[in-house]
Amino acid sequence: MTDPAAPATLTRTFGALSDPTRRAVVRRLVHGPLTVGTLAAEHAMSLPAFTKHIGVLVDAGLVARRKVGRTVECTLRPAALAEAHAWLDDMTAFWTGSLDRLEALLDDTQEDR
Amino acid sequence: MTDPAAPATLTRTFGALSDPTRRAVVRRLVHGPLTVGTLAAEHAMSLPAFTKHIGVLVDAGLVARRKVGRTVECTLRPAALAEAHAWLDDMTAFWTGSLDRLEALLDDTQEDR
DNA sequence: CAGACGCTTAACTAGATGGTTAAGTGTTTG
DNA sequence: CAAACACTTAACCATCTAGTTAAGCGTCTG
Repeated sequence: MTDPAAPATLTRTFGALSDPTRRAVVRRLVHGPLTVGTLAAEHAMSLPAFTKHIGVLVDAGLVARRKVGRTVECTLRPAALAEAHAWLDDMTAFWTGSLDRLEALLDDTQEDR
Repeated sequence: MTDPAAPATLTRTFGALSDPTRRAVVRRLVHGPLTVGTLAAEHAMSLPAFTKHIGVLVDAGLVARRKVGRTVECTLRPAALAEAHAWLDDMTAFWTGSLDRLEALLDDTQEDR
């Protein structure tokens, strides 16, 4: 229900989060938008390498890029993050008590395909 | 606090979850332990390919393998799943209201490295 | 105890990922 | 308006990933 088109969304979201650099960017952007340059300054790699990481986050729908003058502002997009969170929520719900909701959800939800 | 040794744990957990086959296995195991053969029967790939997926889940600490006779029983291990869930919880906490806890956590937690 | 069963390991391949340097594009500033 | 700035794109390379088939290894069963 997050987005009408949710085919391989979780795959790309979890894939994007499976890298420490990208998780650091997400964590950093929780405080608010920052430019690519500002974010890049905190990571020991070339600009092009960092740009690619941002690209992965953008492709996964986790970050939005917006040109501001000659800088590029990155903003966190909560939707994709929330979707991944919801998936894990359903899995962990089993141990945290609300089993019924879990079962119901698992029985008629197919997830990908 | 999930596990004493948590270096690149999130990287491997999210990496393991970034594959539809592996997510399907996790979802399936929520109901309880199953053998490799039973799980594999639901996926259109060779046994060795599937065994490798199980291996990835085991390496990430998401699944435990246990030999039972000539079959192998797979059990879901909630700890790693809970850790990933907690990370996303902290990120999404920002939009769900409990900002203070988030800020406090982000300021002195370093995550990986 | 020979052979089927259940799974894993080995060896290989195609394509994705994560990094590099060099060159290109658009925006500001001296 | 030339030069510096802030990225991005292109081309390349090493390593990882996800699949394949073939062979191996322990466990049951006729």
